[in-house]
Amino acid sequence: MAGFVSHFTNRLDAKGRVSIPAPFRAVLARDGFEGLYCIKSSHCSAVDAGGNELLAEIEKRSENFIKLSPDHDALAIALFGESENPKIDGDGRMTISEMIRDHTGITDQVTFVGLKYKFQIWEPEKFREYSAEAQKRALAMLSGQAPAPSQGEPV
Amino acid sequence: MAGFVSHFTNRLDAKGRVSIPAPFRAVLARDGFEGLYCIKSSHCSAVDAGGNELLAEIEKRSENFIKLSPDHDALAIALFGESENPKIDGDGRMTISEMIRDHTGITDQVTFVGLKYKFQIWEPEKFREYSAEAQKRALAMLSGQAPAPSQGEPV
DNA sequence: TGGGTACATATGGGATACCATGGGAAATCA
DNA sequence: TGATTTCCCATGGTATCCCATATGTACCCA
Repeated sequence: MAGFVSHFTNRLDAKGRVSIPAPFRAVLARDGFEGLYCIKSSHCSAVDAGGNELLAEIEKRSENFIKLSPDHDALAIALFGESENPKIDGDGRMTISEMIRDHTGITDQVTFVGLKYKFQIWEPEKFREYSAEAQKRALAMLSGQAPAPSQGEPV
Repeated sequence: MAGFVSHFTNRLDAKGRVSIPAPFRAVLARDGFEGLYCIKSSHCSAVDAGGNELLAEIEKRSENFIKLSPDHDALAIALFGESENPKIDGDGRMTISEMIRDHTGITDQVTFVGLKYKFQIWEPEKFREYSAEAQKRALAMLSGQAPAPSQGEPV
């Protein structure tokens, strides 16, 4: 019901593992997905993660294209070929893969950010910067002024 | 449940064998297909591979043509005559055939790419190039802009 | 209200299982 | 019978499982 909310920062151990925040684990458990579904965010240096709800959202995008067509293949490679399915161990931890490390710049700490139907995996400092920027944009939008695009697409 | 997701690169041994990634093997086992179904991709230098789910998708496409018609025969030759059924040995390996080598340019390494209902077999460097391109096309397609065909026609 | 106990979570580390890979030997084919 | 394929086993590295500990928090009882 609640979805992923709030954010948490945890330490990466020597084996490259990190605890997924307990509240997020609870959401995942209710969602019923085996493990975790992870895909690079196309517009910021974070990785989107979630379960069936996120997967359904992603699958919806490719439904309009005919399978075996060049368009569908390209889309499927971008969506599924470039994503990962990390397992979650008995203690609620996941391992941060090469792909995630490369795309996020994570070294020894990980910030988990809830976005309701999914959550994001960030390098803590990069998240702080992005978050500050997002605040400004949100304020500008709410005050009715013209948005300040600055970077990519909206979240 | 998950289908073929993510991508993996494995080494080809002296006998021309390569390990099929364990997660893909698990999907194939669930699918129940004996061995592997392989067919050249019509629009890129990769080979499509999978089990019953892929086969069903291909058959669906040929249903649009009347059996015994020249069109159907031509299609049947293209789809089934040009395909192969490599076995999977006890250790989860397949041998890369002459056909696959020719069509993909594979020499000593193989990249397996999950596309949900099937996976593709690529020469690693070619995959990197194609994937970067696919990423751009996907963004264009999903943002509702005109797609960038760049290459060929649909199957 | 204060003290203490039980539980949950994050984290560390040893042991084990899995997996990709290499290579020998038997079997198959032409 | 020579070449190729299939089966089987060995090995090293990695990921997974399992248990231990610390820190905190909620709860309970006097």
